[in-house]
Amino acid sequence: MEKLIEYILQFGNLNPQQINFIKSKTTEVDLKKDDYFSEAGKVPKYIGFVLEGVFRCCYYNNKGEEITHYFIDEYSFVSDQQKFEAQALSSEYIQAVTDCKLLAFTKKDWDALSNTIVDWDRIAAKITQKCLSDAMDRRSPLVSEDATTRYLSFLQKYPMLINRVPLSYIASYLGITQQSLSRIRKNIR
Amino acid sequence: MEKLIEYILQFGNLNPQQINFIKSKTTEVDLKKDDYFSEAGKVPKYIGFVLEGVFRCCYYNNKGEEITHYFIDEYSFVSDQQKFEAQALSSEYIQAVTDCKLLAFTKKDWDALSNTIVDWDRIAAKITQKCLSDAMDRRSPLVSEDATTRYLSFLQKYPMLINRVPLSYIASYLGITQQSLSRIRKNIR
DNA sequence: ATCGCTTTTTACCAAATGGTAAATGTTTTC
DNA sequence: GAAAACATTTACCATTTGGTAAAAAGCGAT
Repeated sequence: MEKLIEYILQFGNLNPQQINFIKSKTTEVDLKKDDYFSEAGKVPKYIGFVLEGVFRCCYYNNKGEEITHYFIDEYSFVSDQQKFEAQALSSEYIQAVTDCKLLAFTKKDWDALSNTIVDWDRIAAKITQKCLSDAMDRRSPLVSEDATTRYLSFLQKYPMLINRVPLSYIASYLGITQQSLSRIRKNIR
Repeated sequence: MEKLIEYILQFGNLNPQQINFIKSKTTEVDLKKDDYFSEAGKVPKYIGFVLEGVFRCCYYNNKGEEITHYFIDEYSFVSDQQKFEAQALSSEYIQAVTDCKLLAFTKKDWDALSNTIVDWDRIAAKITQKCLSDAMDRRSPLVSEDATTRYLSFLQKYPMLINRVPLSYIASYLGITQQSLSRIRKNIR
């Protein structure tokens, strides 16, 4: 719980009362490996803060291939924020890659924060901003590098993920086939 | 000027007085083709709203290659927002690809908006959020598609840009060489 | 129109990646 | 512990892309 508060306090000051109010609105959610946190074609129920585990966000491209477009692990928010805010149908899946534990907010509770904490909308926008900006920083370099460079920078940026995530997801994230990734791993040694 | 106001009003309501205040803080900036709006290693002077022209944002990767990582055209904000906000050194270049006209805000004027318009911080955060989210939507699909598909979806998403931007920039944006892009164009016809 | 400069296309070959299929390794289940 | 299911590696060849170099096309200034 303290990790969540710490995360939020990056973006603005809150008094103890406000902090308690936030705490009171959280729902603890546990998910088993492979469970969906949110699904394409459905309205996202929650925005969640990851206490334990790894999620991946993926969608199906026009060739029907499943593309992992980012991973989220401990102490970050996970959600299709735009669709959660608007309570609109999501176009992606967010799936637990390992067993996961989250502190989650329903839309109702999230709105309660907005209505109760004066500065909350700004803070919430900042949170979304950080999530997007992190995602962009990770994703963007993948476009212009060759596969080996992508894999190496993946290793640097997510040293812990390599042992927690199936290689096929990583290959998909890097935009290469699993066979290519396997070959690259062999050549690096 | 009305385009700017229209853009801002997407994110919150403002009274005529507040709108006039915003207008009073704008600086009109004209840039010639190839001029820099902001540079790596320098603190961004402005955040700008593009009235006319096309910008590209680029950086140099570790191989010394110049990578265009996004384009911005009319009626969007352009700036290295994170670095502008923090008045920190930017790590990228923002360059006019054509002659450009902007409505710009200095940090001082931008802060004045924050201090004068109660809801401004939230609105500003929403603007940044939109810029990032648009950039992500454009950039992300590039990772997992082959070069031809990337080019075709570029054409769909930016039909106007193809005639305003040198092909070498587009190739760099798509993560391929100029020769590959040329070959792809030939095969499509 | 011509020259000089930049942009785009072409050609060639080398290298990287994809697709199919099978073999090996690992984990789960009973 | 064996069988089944799943994950990863390997091998093969076809296809795509990169790198180098040169030709063609486009553009601006005189």
